[in-house]
Amino acid sequence: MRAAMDIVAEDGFGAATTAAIADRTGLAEGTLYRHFKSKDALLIAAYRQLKADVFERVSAETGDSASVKDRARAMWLGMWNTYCHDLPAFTFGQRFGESALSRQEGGAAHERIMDHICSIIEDGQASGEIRNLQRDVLVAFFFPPLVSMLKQINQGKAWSDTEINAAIDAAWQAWAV
Amino acid sequence: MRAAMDIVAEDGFGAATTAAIADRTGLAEGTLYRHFKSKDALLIAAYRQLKADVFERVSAETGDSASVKDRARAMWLGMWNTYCHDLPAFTFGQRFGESALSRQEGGAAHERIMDHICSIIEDGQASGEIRNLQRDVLVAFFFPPLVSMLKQINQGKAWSDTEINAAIDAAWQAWAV
DNA sequence: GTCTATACAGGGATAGAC
DNA sequence: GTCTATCCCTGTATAGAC
Repeated sequence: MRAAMDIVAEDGFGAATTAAIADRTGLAEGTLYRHFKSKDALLIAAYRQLKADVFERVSAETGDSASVKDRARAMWLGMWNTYCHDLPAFTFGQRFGESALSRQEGGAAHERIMDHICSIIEDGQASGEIRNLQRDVLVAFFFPPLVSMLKQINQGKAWSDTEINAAIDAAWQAWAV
Repeated sequence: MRAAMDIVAEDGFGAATTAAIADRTGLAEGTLYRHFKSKDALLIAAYRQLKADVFERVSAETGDSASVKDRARAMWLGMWNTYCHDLPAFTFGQRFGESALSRQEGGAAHERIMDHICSIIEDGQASGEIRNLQRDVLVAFFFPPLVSMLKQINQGKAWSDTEINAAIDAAWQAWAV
């Protein structure tokens, strides 16, 4: 799964052939089929594990006790740091999302992360800190900018702490009443 | 090119085989190679034309005379409407961006659109209406949320005018001093 | 410009020995 | 659990006639 993620991140889905994956693991091609029913199954498993790992890390770092604003910030940084430390996994996730396998996967893997941000939004709306807009609109100003900034790291961009904090602040401005 | 875009939008890059493309055009497979050097060339040409078309429409609708805020709004709506009327083209663009061909294309096709938003941002910063952040941070709160909302249309989501206006407003809040 | 036929390579998957 | 060998299919691209 790791090998597949790295190959997809480096050279796209087209490059993730069974030969290439087996090659990178050091195993023979046929051996892959002892562990996964098919190549698609392998890729889907990799995606699901990735999402589960991210959820673990993010939910661990987002304590329930803090203020809504702090929880939002913690979640932003949690995702940021997680993916920064594993950019291939991030890129794999992006590409998987635009692949035909995504439909097959169904989207369940991402849902828990979505629920997490939604619970923060709900609390913020209840306390009157966050605007009473439809959740999907608000979420659109949280993940997508974050993802966009992560993508740019792959293209050589280096973000300063100032810029990261500015982004978190801008996201909050988009949410705030 | 239209056939290729539609196929990619419907079933992903993997489905865009020369056979499938030829089939949809009504032409024979071999005939494609009279018009394009290779399948990759065809897809890249489709992408470039798509971006050029979007740039035409968006820059036409974004008059220079209006206020910065209105120009930003016009650009947002310009992209929104353009892609709403051609969702397959939108989806194709997204998938192309995550494909290996994207690196080959180089990104020049998207650059003009990028310049356009940057000139709006510059003017807003000069007039003191927009925060003095690095442009990439600000852009991350313009296109990505828009794109994210468009993607959801493909999943059956219907946005009301109220929500669209709220999104434009939220984007402006992220930008505003 | 378009078609048919075809060459050629590469990819997914299985069989069966070790 | 792993490897080797192999099958079969599909996908890209070309040749050459019309």
